[in-house]
Amino acid sequence: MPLTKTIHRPTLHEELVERLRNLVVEDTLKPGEKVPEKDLCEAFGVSRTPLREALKVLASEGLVVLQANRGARVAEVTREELEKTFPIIAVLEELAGELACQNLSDAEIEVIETRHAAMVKAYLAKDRKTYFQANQDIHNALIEGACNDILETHHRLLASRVRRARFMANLSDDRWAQAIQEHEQMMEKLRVRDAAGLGQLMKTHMMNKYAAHIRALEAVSEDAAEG
Amino acid sequence: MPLTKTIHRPTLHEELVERLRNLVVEDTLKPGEKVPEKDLCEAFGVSRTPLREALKVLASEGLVVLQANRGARVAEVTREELEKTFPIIAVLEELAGELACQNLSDAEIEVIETRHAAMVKAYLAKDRKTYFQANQDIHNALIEGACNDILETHHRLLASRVRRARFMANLSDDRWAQAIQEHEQMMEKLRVRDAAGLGQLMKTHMMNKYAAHIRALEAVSEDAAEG
DNA sequence: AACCGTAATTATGAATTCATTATTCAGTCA
DNA sequence: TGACTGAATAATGAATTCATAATTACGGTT
Repeated sequence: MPLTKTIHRPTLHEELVERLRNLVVEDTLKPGEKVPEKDLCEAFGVSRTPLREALKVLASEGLVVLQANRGARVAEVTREELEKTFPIIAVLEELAGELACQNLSDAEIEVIETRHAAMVKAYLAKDRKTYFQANQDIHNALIEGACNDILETHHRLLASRVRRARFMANLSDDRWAQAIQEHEQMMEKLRVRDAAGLGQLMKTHMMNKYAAHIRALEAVSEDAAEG
Repeated sequence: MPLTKTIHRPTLHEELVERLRNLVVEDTLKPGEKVPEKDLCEAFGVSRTPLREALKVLASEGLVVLQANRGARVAEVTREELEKTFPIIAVLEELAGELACQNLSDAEIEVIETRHAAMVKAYLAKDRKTYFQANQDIHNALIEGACNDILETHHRLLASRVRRARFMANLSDDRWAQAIQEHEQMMEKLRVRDAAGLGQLMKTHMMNKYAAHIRALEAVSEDAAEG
């Protein structure tokens, strides 16, 4: 058994992929915005070569769009894209739920149980920030619990594209209550390690989240039409 | 409706991503092999810059592995990776089947029907090459029929990593017969547009393919142990 | 003033160059 | 003989340079 993890010295382009990805996902670089190589090079203190390498990777992940001779733009998050992405995330979560049921240790389930309690508490206190964090932690734990790094990678790629729509912000009270209830059911399945059951719930949980988002979007566009 | 598709002038690095990907998937560049920048640059007649950009993209797709200051190697196809990848492909195909049932036109189903007939004919004639091609065409048609380019992209990424194991070569007679039967059932579901049914079948079809592959692998390793 | 065409400027794609890190290999010593 | 050292070589990571395409700015025309 190795005493030390093999040290990993990140290259510039790796570092830049990470940083730029964050800028896009955190919405610092807004959808549709141009990604000016020159400015970013100055900001990061690197030359264009590694930055451009990073942009190519981000483009292959779908976070930016490259146009020949016209540089890079931050990819837009279209409704069409959400429509296409959510069902995929849903089936990946379904699979993750099934695998997590099989792979998680009792101790790990206990940890999730704790987080779940924290999330419910945050819900009752209407503390959105804490709720979101706990929610995220639980989902991450389940995905990681699947012990499938490839699944994790693809889930992350899709989730990061969707997260940019940041609809978490307009979570209705109804949907919030429903989400909590769904999480309760998920925990029940997890406790008895009902793999298929948990998978099914996670899938519908994701699709319900999607449906709620669409409703919110439509409410917004109606408001716009009225106003 | 646009009369012309927006013309797409490929940049060098895009072209190279494509070419290199083919070299890896087609097994011209063997797993574990070093990817010598210099030689490839000469072979393609380009400088290192676009080639290196392409390698970064391929690395993010998981086809090559980059080691800082030590260049790129073609990623190995481990059994563990197959174990992790097949279930993901399976659920993606399940989803694709469901969507395809909803989206394919009658005419498009008719085309698949024709290909299916060609595939059966090739099976009866034990013509593996034609069979593989027809099989591939059918699966592609169903994936494309889902009308979900993101699903398509992720499916392609995963499939290209798996295809390198090229287990199609050691298709047993039993498995071949079973596969044909499964395809028959899939066509039945498709004809009546039973979305859930087709999805389910495509999922199990993929997992059966995986199981057969594992059996083949184990037979090989047993032979090795005996010999 | 609005429109068009052309020149100047800028930004981009790709090649080249430079610095640093691995690798190879000859030579030394146990 | 064989393991170790260190110089020579080769390969890589990143900066720079160069050529070209896109954008902007300007001037003339109506």
